[in-house]
Parts: sequence; C-alpha cells; structure tokens
Amino acid sequence: MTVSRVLRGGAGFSDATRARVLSEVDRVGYVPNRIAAAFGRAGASTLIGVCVPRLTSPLFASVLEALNATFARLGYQTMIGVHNHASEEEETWLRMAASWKPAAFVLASRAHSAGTVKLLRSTGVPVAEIWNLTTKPYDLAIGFSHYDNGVEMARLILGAGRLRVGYVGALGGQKTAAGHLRHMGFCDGVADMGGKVVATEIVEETPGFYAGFYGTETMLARGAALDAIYYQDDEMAIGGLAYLGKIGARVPEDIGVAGWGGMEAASILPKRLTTTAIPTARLGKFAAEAIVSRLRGDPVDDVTIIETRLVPGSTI
Amino acid sequence: MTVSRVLRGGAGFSDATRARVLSEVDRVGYVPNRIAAAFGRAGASTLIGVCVPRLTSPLFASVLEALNATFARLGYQTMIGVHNHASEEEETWLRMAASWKPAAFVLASRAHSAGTVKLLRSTGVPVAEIWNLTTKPYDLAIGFSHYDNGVEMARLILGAGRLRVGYVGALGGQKTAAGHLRHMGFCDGVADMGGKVVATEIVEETPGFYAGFYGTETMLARGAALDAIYYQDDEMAIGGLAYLGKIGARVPEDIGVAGWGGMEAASILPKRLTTTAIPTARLGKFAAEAIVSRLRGDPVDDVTIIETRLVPGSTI
DNA sequence: CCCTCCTAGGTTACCGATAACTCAGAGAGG
DNA sequence: CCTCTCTGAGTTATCGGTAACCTAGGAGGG
Repeated sequence: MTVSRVLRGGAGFSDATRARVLSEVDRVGYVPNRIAAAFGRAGASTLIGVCVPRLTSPLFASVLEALNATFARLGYQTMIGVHNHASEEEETWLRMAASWKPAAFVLASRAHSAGTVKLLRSTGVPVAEIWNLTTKPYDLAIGFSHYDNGVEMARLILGAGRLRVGYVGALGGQKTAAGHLRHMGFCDGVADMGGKVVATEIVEETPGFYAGFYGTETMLARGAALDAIYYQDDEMAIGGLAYLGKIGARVPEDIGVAGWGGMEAASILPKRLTTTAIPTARLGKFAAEAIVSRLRGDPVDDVTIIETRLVPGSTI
Repeated sequence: MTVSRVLRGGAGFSDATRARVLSEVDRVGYVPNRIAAAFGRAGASTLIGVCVPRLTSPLFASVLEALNATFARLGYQTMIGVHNHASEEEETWLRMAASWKPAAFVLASRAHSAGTVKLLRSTGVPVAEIWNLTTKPYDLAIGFSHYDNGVEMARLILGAGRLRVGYVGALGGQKTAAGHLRHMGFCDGVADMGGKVVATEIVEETPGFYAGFYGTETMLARGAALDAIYYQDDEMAIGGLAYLGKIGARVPEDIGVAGWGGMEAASILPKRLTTTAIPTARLGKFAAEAIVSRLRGDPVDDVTIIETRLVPGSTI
C-alpha cells in the first residue's frame, strides 16, 4: 500500500519512506501492472479506444497522431480500431474494445449503428465524436460541418462567376463518409447561388490521386462544358489537375479546380490550390484534452466547433 | 467455469449446456472482461504493442493498417506508440506499454536503446522488429535492407550512364532513420560503379513534398552539374520534379530523378517515377501473422526478407 | 455386483493494485 | 498523567476469468 501511495503521489507517508520506496523501485526495476490497476477499479483504466475510418488517409493519420501524442502526454494509452466507413465494422470493433474496459472512446464516423449506441450506453464511459459535427451528439462532439464546407466552397466558386460546375468524388466502398455531406452541401450551395451542377462523377476507387485523375477523365469524356470542378479532397484535385494538364486545359483560365483538406501534397503545385484547410492536429489535440477533462470531472463544452478555413488559392 | 469453457471453445460440457450458456449470454448481453482474463494469466493477453516512427508517413500508415487489420482478424488488439525516430521516446513508450503486459511487441525502428533491450528481455514476450533488417535481430525480424535499396538504385542510375549524381534527403529531426541507410548504400553503390556523388542536400524539414522541392532548389543553387538526383522518398522526388519543372529542366533528358517507396502520389505524374516499390501491406500482414504464429507456438523463421522491387520507370 | 474409468460440471485459489479499514505511536492539550 | 487527535503505515477484501483440482453419477468390463 505504501508503494502504491508513493507512486501515485498520494499522502500518508513520510519523506524518508518515500525516498526508500523510490530507491527500491529503481533497484528492482518495479513496473506497476496497469492491467491489475484497471481490473481492481474500473475507473482506474488509462486506456482510450479510438476508432477511425482509415489509417492511410493523410487527414485521419494526422488527427490520430495528435490524439495519440496528447493522450500519451496526459498518461493515457491508445487502442486503435479501423472501421472502413462501415458502421458494422465500428460496432464489431467497439464490442471487442469494450471488453478492455477503456476509460473513454473517441469515434470518427458519420453515424453509428443502433447496437453501437446501445453498447456505448451500457459502458457509461465518456465518448468523443470527432470529425463531423452531428446534430445530436452522444456525449462530446468535436469537429465541423462538412455540409457547410461544401456550401462555402460552392459560394466561392459561384461567386467567381463559374456557374456550370462539376463534382468528382470517390466512394471508397461507402457513401456514408463525410465526403458525401460535402457533396450535398456543395449541390445545395450551387443551387442557392443560381448555378448548376452539370456533371457528377463518383468513382468506386479509394479516394486518392489516381481516383481524381481517373474520375476527371471519365467525367470530361461525357462531354459536359464546365467552369469548375470541386473534388472530394485535395489528393483527388491534384490528380484532376494532372489530367487537366495532360489534355492541355489551362487552370484557372479554362477551368477552375477546388479541393478539400489543405493537404501537404498540394504544396508542390505551381499554383496554390483552392481548398478548405482543416486543422487536423488541433482537432486531435483538442479532442484528447476534452476527453481527459471530462474524465477528471472538469467542465467541458458538449459541442466544440473546430474552425476550418477556406483557402481562395489561385485555381479558381 | 462452464460459461468460460463454452465461450473459449474448450471441452467438458454437453451440447444442451452449451446452447443454454449461449442463449443466456445473448439474453443478458454478457461481454467477457478481457482485463480480468489478461490479469488472471499473463499469457492470456490479446494486446499487442506496436511502435512506429510516425503515423503520418504514408508507408508506415500502410504497414500499421495491415498490422492492425491482421491482428484484429486473429483476435488481437493493437496499442500504438509513436517514437519520432528517437530511441528515448521508444523506450519511454515501451516502459508504459510493458505495464499493460501485452502478448507481444512490434517495433519499427532502426536501433533500440540499451534500456529498451533490457526491458524487452525482462518482459520475455515475442518481439517483431520490422522495416529495416538488423544484422542481429532480437527475436523476429521482418523487413528488407535499406542499405541494399540504396546500392541497387545507385547501380540502376549509374548503369544508365549517369555518373554525376546528387542526393536529397530530410532529417525530420533524426538521422537514425532508415533513409540514412539508403543514403549510405547509395553513396557506396555510386563509388563502386565509378561515379561520384557531386552534391548532397539533407534538409532539416520533415520528409515530404515541400522538403523535396526546397532541397532541390537549395542543392541546385550551389551550382553543381548533375546527371541525376536520388531522393529519400517518392514524395520528396515529386517535390523535386515540381521544382525541376518550374526551372524548365527536362526529365529525364536534362536530369534523372529517382525516389523510393512506390507511393501512390507518384501515380499522377506524367512519367512513371523511377523508384523502389515497398510492399508495405504485405510486410504488415506477414509481421502480424509471424507474431501470432510465435504466440501459438508454431514454428516461425527468425528473419524474413520482404522483397522490394526496383521500378525502372521513365525518369532515369 | 463391484470396481474402474470417463464425463459433465462445480469449487477453490490466484493474479496485483487499491479502497476502506485498522492500528501503533507521537504529540498536544487539559 | 491521562485522553484525544493526528500521522504514518499495515491489513483485508475485492475486482472477473480461469488453471487446477474435485465430485457425482453413469457406463462398461470382469
């Protein structure tokens, strides 16, 4: 008990005892068993379950890196899950993760299955929903509105006098992803501004450079005359720019291009890409800090909007 | 005990009892407590500690995704750590992770501190060292030789008659990373082939598109005449190509370019990038399966070479 | 009919940290 | 000098799963 008290920084021991404990701990190389600690009292777990759609998306990787770094700094460990934009996979992972009795969950997904919500409720631990702001958060929500991002980009493009626009997205297996929300916001925004979404191409591929290249090729092959193309993300926009360059279309003179995400890949383009910058590291750090605050009983806002930034660039 | 036996698929119960247990488990929504299981017997843990240099590098993200997916499929959970190419950070993480008594560790780093090795030894669990093949693996090693990758690319470039070459890398904070090994292999390979590394530029930035762009600019500003440039990775090579395009240098006529990694970003280039393709998903899957085999007591090779593939491309 | 073996299922003890309780001794106050 | 309080430190019980052990009863063989 004295060792436990000393190591956890409590009270009830003298300075001499404290020193003796620390030296002995050092001598024998004692490492507290966190499994036992988490087992004894459920609230003592320092494990956090984090479930994201993919690890290979630059933006999610960045969010995860910030989450993990912040949790580690605050003394928590991250257990990861990947749900591939499928709510059943999220539920499967959650069932598994719940059996580890983590202190909290961080979920990045647009919607949860009924089973997921029931499971979360039965665990009773704090939950942070990140990435897309849901209308009715389960517990904590940290993110922004993808729909609004789409609307804002529509305003920027249409405001520049480009009325006949196209959209290129990628399913990557699922249409439940946040990109779909941006697409809907974009369409509504275009309609509001008196423009028209002349062409839409949603390829089956995983979002990425190639999907953007290929999607642009397919869409333009159908022969629509376009003033601008909005892409699901920057990587796709860069792929699209590569195709446009190949066919000799001048950007932004002949056609405008806009992406989303503010990804580093765009930094090498000769022109600055018109996009929406997402402060992924800030989002991850904030979400981790919010969860820890909640665990410590400190007051936390239920909903936190992470401000995204429309980057006008020079491709529109 | 009967419930435990049924759920873990053992013997010692009748079919009728089994059915009754399963229906009752379903009725009350019983979820086994893995913390308790891992606590009761140390060997029963299904937690795997995985430590990688970064989460935001496309290649490591891909390896991690494959590791995590394979472990999940085989009933294991992944606890992640990030060491930023610093062996002290790896040791700090390992000390923390060891207190969770994981079943095994997967480490992606070029070298471990003495404290790390001592800690690993004291835990006694299987360890897979991935990414770079060490000369003397601690337990299991799965990867390839970055040094040889550098030598091979030197042979390809010099074999194409390009004798005056440059190298552009990025420290990203640490020179202990595998990129440093490729650099050394490249230099040795160039010397063997009778060429000369005329210019070397190692920028302080994190490896990426911008580091490649900026590194190329800096290196060329020093005025060396070059036949080809070898980049630390494909993203840097793409950044370099962007700079070369900006100054009007033709590739490969005026100067050759080679990258490393076989990254998806290169798929949009008008020419196919000369590079070395790394089967990251295969590496991650294989490493996870090897660790699980070892945990199950099945025979496993201590050292597994994952074959990388030199992609001649058309930029040399 | 008895002995042995087998099977289905139950009982006990254990893992390590820690909440809650107990206790010894020192010091203070009357 | 006695009691009361406070402090440092020890003791007990607990969390849930499971290895190891135990037991009742049935089957089968001699």
